[in-house]
Amino acid sequence: MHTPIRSVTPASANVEVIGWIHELRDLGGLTFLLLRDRTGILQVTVNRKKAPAGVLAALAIISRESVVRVRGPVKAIDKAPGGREVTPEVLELVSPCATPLPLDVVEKVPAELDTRLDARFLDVRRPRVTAVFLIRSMVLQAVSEFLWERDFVQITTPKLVAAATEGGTELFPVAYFDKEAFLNQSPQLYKQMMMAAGFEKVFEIGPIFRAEEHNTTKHLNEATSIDVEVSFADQEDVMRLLEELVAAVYRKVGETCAEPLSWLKKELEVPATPFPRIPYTDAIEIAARRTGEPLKFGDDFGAAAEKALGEEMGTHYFIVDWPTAIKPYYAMPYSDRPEFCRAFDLMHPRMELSSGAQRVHQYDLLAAQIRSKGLKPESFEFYLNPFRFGMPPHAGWGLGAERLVMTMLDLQNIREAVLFPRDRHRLVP
RNA sequence: GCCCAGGUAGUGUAGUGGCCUAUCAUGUCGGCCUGUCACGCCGACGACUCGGAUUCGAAUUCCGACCUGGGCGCCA
Repeated sequence: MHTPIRSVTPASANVEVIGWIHELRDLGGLTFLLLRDRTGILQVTVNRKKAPAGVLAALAIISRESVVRVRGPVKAIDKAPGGREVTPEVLELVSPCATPLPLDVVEKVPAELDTRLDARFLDVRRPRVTAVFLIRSMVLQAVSEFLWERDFVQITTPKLVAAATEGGTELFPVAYFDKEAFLNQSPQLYKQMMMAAGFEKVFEIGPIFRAEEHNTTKHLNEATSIDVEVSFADQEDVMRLLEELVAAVYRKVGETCAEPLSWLKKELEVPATPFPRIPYTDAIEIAARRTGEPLKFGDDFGAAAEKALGEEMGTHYFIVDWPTAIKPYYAMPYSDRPEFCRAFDLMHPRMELSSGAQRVHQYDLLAAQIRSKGLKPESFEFYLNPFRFGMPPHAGWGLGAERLVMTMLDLQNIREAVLFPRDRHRLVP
């Protein structure tokens, strides 16, 4: 059984390690071989005069990024990386690596994102890229744990759906036997239906699809959405849940991902809660003042406005009390001022992370709001019908997993937070 | 979709009409080297996105196509 490289210490006696040849430094009588697995890098030192013939034979044929197996005693050596090195008694080429490499795994020369994505499997071998995905994995684990601890039920909802019902974005049409179908833009309608099913607290982590032809560093055509819906809750309840979740995820990553964070040279700061709440009307004023743009009530925030607000706030913050007119039909208007609704966006200084709301749970009001958006209630009766049979008041949000990781790690392009991003021009690999 | 900037060895780059038989680094291959850690040294290999045009001469100028990056819009 082989030992993860992280666990090889100067106190280890005899170890077997398997990994990729990260670097080879042949000094003549002495060869240093850096072996890498996903947990770290280990120096293997071959002394030409003392090494067994089998080791020398293997050394002659191995090249960078080949997979090799090494067995031998561990020595504490101050001069070696990590203070330890292995002197191999066995060195075996397990799987050879072709040359030339499509990109430089040791990052002596950089590679452009496009080159990296074309050879993603190799790109991800680089510790700084491995780190992003180890952390992403922990983010999703931390989200699940946080929600499970609070009695949430994890659900999975269809990604193939019958109609473009939610509005606001373009959908991908797909052939579904003899019917027209679409890839779902979000689990919104289904998670609301689960409120009628009596689950009270549900969450889903899953893919969402948007057919927008955007070309930016923060949009994807396939993204991962963390969706939550809670019965007997209002928008304030789920905002508290959301800010606590974000802080908990940062805390968990900070506690458990010290090594990947160090590869990224990233010091995580847990954002202070509660996050500031800023009403939409104030946000418009601030953005208008700081950008000089003539923003008015009913406008959405463009890139410049979003940036200006981020600079003003300097931390995570909520924009609350949005105009009903620019939020989806399922957002609950305030009864005493129906031009505003109980919707919020969670913002990071760089971009929007999440949007949510208390939902409309009254059938008649929901049907009316659907009509007022120019949609036909008849065309998605499957969603509306549950509202006639004891739908509890509820609230929820959707949080972009890639954006959460991207802002946490200061990634410049959202594609860095996805193994195989789907964007306007990329469908392969 | 709009605007801007680009496309040169496997990778990342230099180059602005002849001095390009194209720079540098990294890499690969060969040689030397017993403590490297971006090892060092010597030698070799390897590229101008495609199609037209201008010109005595084009990597370099012009037109078109394709591709990429960034910004904006749309969107979350």
